[in-house]
Amino acid sequence: MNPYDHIKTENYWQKKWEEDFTYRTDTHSSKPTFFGLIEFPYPSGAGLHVGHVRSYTGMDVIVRKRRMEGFETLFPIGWDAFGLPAENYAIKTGIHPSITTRENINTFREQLKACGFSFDWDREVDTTDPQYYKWTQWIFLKLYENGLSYKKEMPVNWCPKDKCVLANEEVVDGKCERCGAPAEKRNKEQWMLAITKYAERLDKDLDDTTFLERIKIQQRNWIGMSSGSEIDFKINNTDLSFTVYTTRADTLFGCTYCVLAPEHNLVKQLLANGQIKNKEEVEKYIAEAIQKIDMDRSAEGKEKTGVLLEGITAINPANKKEVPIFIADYVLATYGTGAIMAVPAHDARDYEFAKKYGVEIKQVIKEIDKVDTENFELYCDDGILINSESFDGQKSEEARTKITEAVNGKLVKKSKLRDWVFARQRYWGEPIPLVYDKEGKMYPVAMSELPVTLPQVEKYEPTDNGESPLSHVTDWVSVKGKLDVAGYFHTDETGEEFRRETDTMPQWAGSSWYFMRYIDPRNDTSLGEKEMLMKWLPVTWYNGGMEHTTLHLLYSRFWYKFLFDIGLTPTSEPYMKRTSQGMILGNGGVKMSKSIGNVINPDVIVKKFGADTLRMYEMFIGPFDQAVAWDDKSVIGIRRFVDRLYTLKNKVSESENSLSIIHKTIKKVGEDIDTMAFNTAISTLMICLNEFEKEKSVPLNDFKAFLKLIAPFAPFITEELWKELGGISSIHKESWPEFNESKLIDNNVTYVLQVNGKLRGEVTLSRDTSKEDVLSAVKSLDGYLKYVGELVPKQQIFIPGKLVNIVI
RNA sequence: GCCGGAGUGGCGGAAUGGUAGACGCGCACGACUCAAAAUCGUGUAUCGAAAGGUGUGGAGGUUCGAGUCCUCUCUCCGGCACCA
Repeated sequence: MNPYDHIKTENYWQKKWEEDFTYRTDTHSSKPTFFGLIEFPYPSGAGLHVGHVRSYTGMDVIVRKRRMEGFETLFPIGWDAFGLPAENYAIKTGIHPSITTRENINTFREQLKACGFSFDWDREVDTTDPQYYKWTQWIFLKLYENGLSYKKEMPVNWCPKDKCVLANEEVVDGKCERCGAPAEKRNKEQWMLAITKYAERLDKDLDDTTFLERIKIQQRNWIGMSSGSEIDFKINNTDLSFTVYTTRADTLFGCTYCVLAPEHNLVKQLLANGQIKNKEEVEKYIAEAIQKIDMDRSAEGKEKTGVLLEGITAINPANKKEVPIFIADYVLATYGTGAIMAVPAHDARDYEFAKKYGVEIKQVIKEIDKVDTENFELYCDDGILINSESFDGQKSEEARTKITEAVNGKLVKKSKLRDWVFARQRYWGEPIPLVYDKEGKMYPVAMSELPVTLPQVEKYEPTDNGESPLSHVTDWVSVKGKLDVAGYFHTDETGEEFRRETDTMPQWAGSSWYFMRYIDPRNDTSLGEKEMLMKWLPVTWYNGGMEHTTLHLLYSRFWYKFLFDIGLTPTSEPYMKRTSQGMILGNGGVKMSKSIGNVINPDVIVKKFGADTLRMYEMFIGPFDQAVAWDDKSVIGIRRFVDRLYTLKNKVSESENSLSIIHKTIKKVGEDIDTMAFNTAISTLMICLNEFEKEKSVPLNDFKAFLKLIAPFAPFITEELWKELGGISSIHKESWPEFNESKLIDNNVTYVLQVNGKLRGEVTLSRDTSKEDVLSAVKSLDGYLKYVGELVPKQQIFIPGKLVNIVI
């Protein structure tokens, strides 16, 4: 029998905390604030995953410590509940997604409560609740008003067999996930959000955050800011021209040809003009290029292809020489200007292409201090200009600006980011709050009309023409109303007939601002009371998965910056600090998956060992930010710790003589929690317990401090023991223990003797022993006599309190 | 190809340039037990009988002293990928 009954204890305290509102946040408190955030879960049918537990426990430990340190903490939870699985389930079974979602949420809520997270359950938000998505729609309309949302024809993934639009995640290896038919690209008018307008700020403002460095780097790579030049090239004997983007204007004299993306508008124009002699060949190439899906086009190691535009040439603005123009799909229409100046001598891609098509290769940069230019080598770095007329001898870096100016180019910044496709042809999402009149002209729905709620439908399948299932619901799509003077739509039975937008928003919408709603979750007149938003934002610390670094994190930073620009938030960055937990892999280090059957269900662990054990185990399993493998056998080690802790109460005495070990433990555990070094925090706690067990008795105050240190990790057992020791209020509302500096220092220290750096003995001496005395003590050690003997040391290294190294 | 991260016992992993392997798992032996489990105790990098060597992916280097710093290199994991 275990001495400690975790089931009884955990059930009791879970209920008790709920009744007492132990973790409720007072947003009006005058205490300093701490807003700890974790990524709210998608309530999938699979239930809570041990990965959730890892992330949430990490933040819970930090929040609990902050709470004990006197902060008013906001640690909320909610549900990111729109999304494909519920919709696909509805297609299969006809059960409304709201029903499945509600059931799943209930399961998740129970599981999370059983884990003992100190969430304020009164602040739950649910992205599918009309009272929530009312404000998602409101933000959308604000974006619309500010010209940041627009409609554009965009290629979408289309399954020709299922006849429906596929989300990117439904396209696996270029095929429809469900039926396996090859996905095609089709053009469709799509709602877009102009995130690219914020690209530079999204990059630059990372400087003001304390995100983990790897998160910043990954975001920066994704945003892909680069500084370069836009330079115009004239087409010989015409008035036409095109603009190229280059980061290497210093190599302009080495530009021996140009390339336009196959989709480039100028190509269409030239074809229409009849100026291109090999029209058929060019048209064929364009048709093929467009049909290829993204993946083919950018496949690794793929040989470059292209077609020369016969009959026209461009003029290199630097030296006025004629250069050929190609179209080639290695130039992307979506980046830069969709056209490049090719410098085969100094760009690997251009070099490969030029070799294949026999274009001139002209070196214009030489490596600094490298005299021999006889044997040409592809050389891409900065250097000194050659063959560049009056610019010869200049350094690459300076020449970039000077050459750009000389040819009337512009210095510009570009980003790899593309605007955000903000529409799905799906049912289970926030309706986009716009209407169209009979002419197809678009009007925003008035703010006062929000939310535009999802109607009940019969069928969830996307329609044959790729429209959302909402388009079936004619009595919803068709709506009567009037326009106000500002052009906003108001429903009105006596008004004219309008047609609602049937696209819905992507799942990223609700999660782009959810953390703000927690502050004032039931506010019906605004997305949050301004004073409270100003007080509680930005989020102090946000922990989540690395997989959200490039999408969710970027999207929510974008929305937040916009909301800052319209005066709703106090800062332009939503999260002061962002950290990431590593994945939990299955036994043996492979990814947990249903198909392998190695998924660990947290419920099973909670039942068998208790939530305290689960939480501590996940914190102990390895460094928080690294991937770790679950090990069934190791869980028992934590459970033993829990049992031994429970038994330790029998050793408590009234002694006033605080033990040194507790002070060391307080210091180390406190530091480790702050840096998320949870694994070493727990090993420190284990060491402390081992030390306590060696003692005849443990002073009550030491034991109490020990419980407080464990409380963030194991909230149940510590609460139970606290009560058994006579605690009246919750341990989780107690203050964090402090250590006594003087108790950290041991009176005796062990000096190590090294001879030539090798360990040859050790001696324990009083801390205040002088250098001379230490040296003489060391010289009487066997190791000294044996390895040094009568030899005269060349050098004696003395490190106070640590070691003596004798060099002979 | 580019950008990150990581290579340490049988395993997960510890180590401000100063005793490598803390802590935990596992294993071995012992105690308790009729017995087993649980629990408790002791031990546990490796070669060697011992003395003594050798050891943090590999090769060099700096240093009195390197898992830690520097140079080169190999392997694994994650992200991006024709971004001009």
